[in-house]
Amino acid sequence: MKELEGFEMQIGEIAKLANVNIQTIRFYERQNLLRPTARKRSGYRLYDEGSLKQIRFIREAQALGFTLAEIRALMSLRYRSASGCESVRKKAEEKLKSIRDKISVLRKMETALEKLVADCKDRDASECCPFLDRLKE
Amino acid sequence: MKELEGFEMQIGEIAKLANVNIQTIRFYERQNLLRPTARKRSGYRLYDEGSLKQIRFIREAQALGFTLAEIRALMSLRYRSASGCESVRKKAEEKLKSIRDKISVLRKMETALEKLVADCKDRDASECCPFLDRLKE
DNA sequence: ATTGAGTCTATACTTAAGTATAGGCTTATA
DNA sequence: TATAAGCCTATACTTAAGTATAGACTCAAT
Repeated sequence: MKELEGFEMQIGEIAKLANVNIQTIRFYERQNLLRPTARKRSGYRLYDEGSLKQIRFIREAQALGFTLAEIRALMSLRYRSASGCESVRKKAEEKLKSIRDKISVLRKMETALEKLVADCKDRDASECCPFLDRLKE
Repeated sequence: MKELEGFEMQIGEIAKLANVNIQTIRFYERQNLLRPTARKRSGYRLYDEGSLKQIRFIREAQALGFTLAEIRALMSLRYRSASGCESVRKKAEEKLKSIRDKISVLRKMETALEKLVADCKDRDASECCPFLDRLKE
């Protein structure tokens, strides 16, 4: 832990590590999703390990269908809000519900695809797979 | 079942049932995601129950972060491909993997949020919740 | 001191996924 | 039969989320 303490990098490096475009990072900043931990006197942005985690979190959440606005809300839960614990908890519970809904839909898809794959394996290359309608029932 | 057999509706009705814009349905058609089951001689599009399921499937998949291109690929798995069972199975297994990945990320988020909510409940409105960093570890 | 890579801001362009509008048929109903 | 509501195509506009470019500053290495 000590070794990472105070570790700083500039935008080009973090962009490479997170595998996103430099412009994207600046874009996230304009969207209030990610602030550099500091700036040099020259104006150069500086980031740390935590920034990297944040970027990765943003990308993963996006891949799960959350919009940047939703992600902003999700991330803001990390901070004790002025309005107190109750409001944070309520928001968290909302998010929890939407996450659980997503999981449940994905599980249905998973089941349907598993069935498809299994059936494909059974009937050795005959008239294969007229379904996947189980996706929505 | 018999009652629904041959049931047809036109674009306005299905749009209402699926709760999407009429334009969106025509857009999906241009994107080869959804063909009307038939057309009247006048050119009016006709849809059935299956179309409705398809639209709902598209919207759910989108909410889970799949692009229309991915959804097109997913849906095409329903049909026996010329290239045979093997290729369908391979594609299905790829999709299965991406679905499982999504589920696993969502589960991490779920756990983190559960912890947040639980902690909020414990410490009765004190200095609440300086984390959720468990989201990415 | 200079030069090249990295960064800055500001602005403009792009792509995916819709959404709206215009001008013209179709169809049920008064 | 006319009139409004629904549909058609084609085209243009919008929004979210980037991505690129221009012109200027910074920094490390020669």
